[in-house]
This record gives sequence, structure tokens and C-alpha cells, in this order.
Amino acid sequence: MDKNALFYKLVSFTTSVHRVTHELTKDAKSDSITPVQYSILEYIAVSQPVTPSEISDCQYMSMPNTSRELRKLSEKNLIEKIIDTEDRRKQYIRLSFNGEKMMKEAFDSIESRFQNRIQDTSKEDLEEIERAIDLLQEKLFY
Amino acid sequence: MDKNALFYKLVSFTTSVHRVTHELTKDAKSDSITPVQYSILEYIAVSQPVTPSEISDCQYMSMPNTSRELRKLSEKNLIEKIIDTEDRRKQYIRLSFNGEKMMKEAFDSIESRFQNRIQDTSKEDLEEIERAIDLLQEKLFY
DNA sequence: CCTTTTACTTATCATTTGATAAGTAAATAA
DNA sequence: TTATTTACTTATCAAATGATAAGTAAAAGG
Repeated sequence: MDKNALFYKLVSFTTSVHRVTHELTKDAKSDSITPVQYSILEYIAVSQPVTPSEISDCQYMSMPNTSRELRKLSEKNLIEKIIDTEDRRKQYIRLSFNGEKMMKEAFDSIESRFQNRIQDTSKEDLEEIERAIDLLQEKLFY
Repeated sequence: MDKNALFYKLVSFTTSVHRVTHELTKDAKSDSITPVQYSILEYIAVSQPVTPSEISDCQYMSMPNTSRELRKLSEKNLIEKIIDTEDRRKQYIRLSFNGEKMMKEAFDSIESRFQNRIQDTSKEDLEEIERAIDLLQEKLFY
């Protein structure tokens, strides 16, 4: 096993993943939010409820900047902040009704592009793809 | 085959790929260039020679902004512009000596983190990983 | 009780990025 | 030959992003 060759394969692979992700997600986000705000909403959507600290960690964003973007999202009525009753310094962030709606539309648009992309893929290939994703998820991208 | 479930698996997978990519690449880039400039250099490194138009297309960047960043990279002596002798409107962009050096250091740093990450992975698992990457590259992320 | 730490906020600033208008020079088409 | 298109540049501007200093309020520790 040539670990060096595997590294080059990985570089090429991650580049492809980024490119395809971009193709699937471009134009999916509403014009009323910035890319960084969309990225935060995406994270909240799949992990809610989350605290500002968790968002800061996972989005590699400083707390002051996270706080600013959350304030903007809150002003746009896309998220709700709920103060923890046990530790009143903490907050739990959730998508609001409008936020859920916006993210549902975005995900639907991405999914429809994805379904379009795999429409001609055979059942056998789809099963192979699924197994390959599971394997890489478990053994490489954990 | 539940195509909807496959989509959710893909969302989770691409998120993991992005996260791991970030972990492997963070701090790899020199402080003397911006993230966008690094991304351009990475593209040039694996695809050189490339034209400004190709960079513009692949990096989803307008020609004016591409031109500006290439000028900055040129001023930093990281790239070289060679005018096409057949069509004098065109240019071919290559990494300069300093550019090659900078990107080699970046890739070495990323590779060493990667090797560190897979050091405890068995030979059999590495072979499975390689097959899975090949399969996804061919059938999903083409 | 007092000090320190934690979680988050506010304010400010420089830099980066993205968008657009206008321009040059070379190649191609009419 | 002239008009049009292509490849790239220059200039300018607003917005987004990142970094830092300083602050509040609650919790935890001594």
C-alpha cells in the first residue's frame, strides 16, 4: 500500500467533493443572507438546538463574530434564542418558523439537483455508492 | 433503494469531508497570502499551466477579481505569466520557483497530518478506503 | 464573600471579497 | 476593411469577514 499515492488520491477526491457540493448548492441559498450566515443556518438546521459556543467552535469563527451573525439572523427572524433555565449564561439556538421554511426550501433545491444527478444511476451502483460512503465515513472522515 | 435516505447520507458525508479537509489544511497556508489566493495557488499547482479564464471558471470568481488576485500573486513572486505565442490575448499561469516552494511546504504539512491520521489504519482498511474513493470518484463525484 | 472563570455581547477597525463599469489589444467574422 | 467577439486589465465601491479590546452577567471555586 503506497500511502503517498493514497494521499494524492485523497487530494483529488476532496477537490471533487468540494466542486460537486458547490454545483449542488449554488443558488440554493436565499439572497437575503450572506454565505457565512447560510453556513450557520445549515449547521443549526442539522444540529439544533445548539449554543453560540458550539457554533463558534464548529464554524471556526470567533465568539464576537458568531454573536454578531446570530444577532443579524435573529433580526431577520430566522432563529430564536432560548436562555437555559439552569445556567442563565447559556443560550440554545433554534431555527424559527421562517428559518425552518428557508432551510427547507434550500435543502429541497439541493436534493432535487442531487436526484437529477443520480437519475440514470443503476440500483446496483447506488447500493455500491451507499456502501462506499458508509465505509469512508467510518474509516476516514470520522 | 431509498434515494431520499441516500441524499441525507450524502449531506452528512460532505459535511464530514469538509470538516476533515479543514482540520488537515488549517495552518498549512502561509500568512502572507489570503485564503482566496491560497485556493488559486492550489488550483494552479495541480493543473498548471492554466489560463486566467480557467481559474475564473473553476474558482467561481469574476474575471476582474481573478485578474486582481493574479496580479497580487505575481507581485509576491509566486506565479509567472507567460503569453501564448499563438494567441497573444491568452496567458499561461505557472507557479514560480517561490510559488512551488510555498505550495510544496503546504502540501507536505497537509500530507504529514494525513499520514498521522491513518497511521493506525490496517493495510486491509487502507485498501478498502482506496477502492471506495475510486468508486465514489467515478460514480458520484465526477 | 470574594475572586476567577465562563458564556456571551458590544464596539471598532482593517482587510478581504464580490460586483460592476469601462477600457485595451488581439483575433475572428462579415 | 470594418465590426464584433474574446481575453484580460484597471478602477472603484460596497459589503462581508476577521481580529481585537473591553464589557456584562452568571456560575463556580476558594
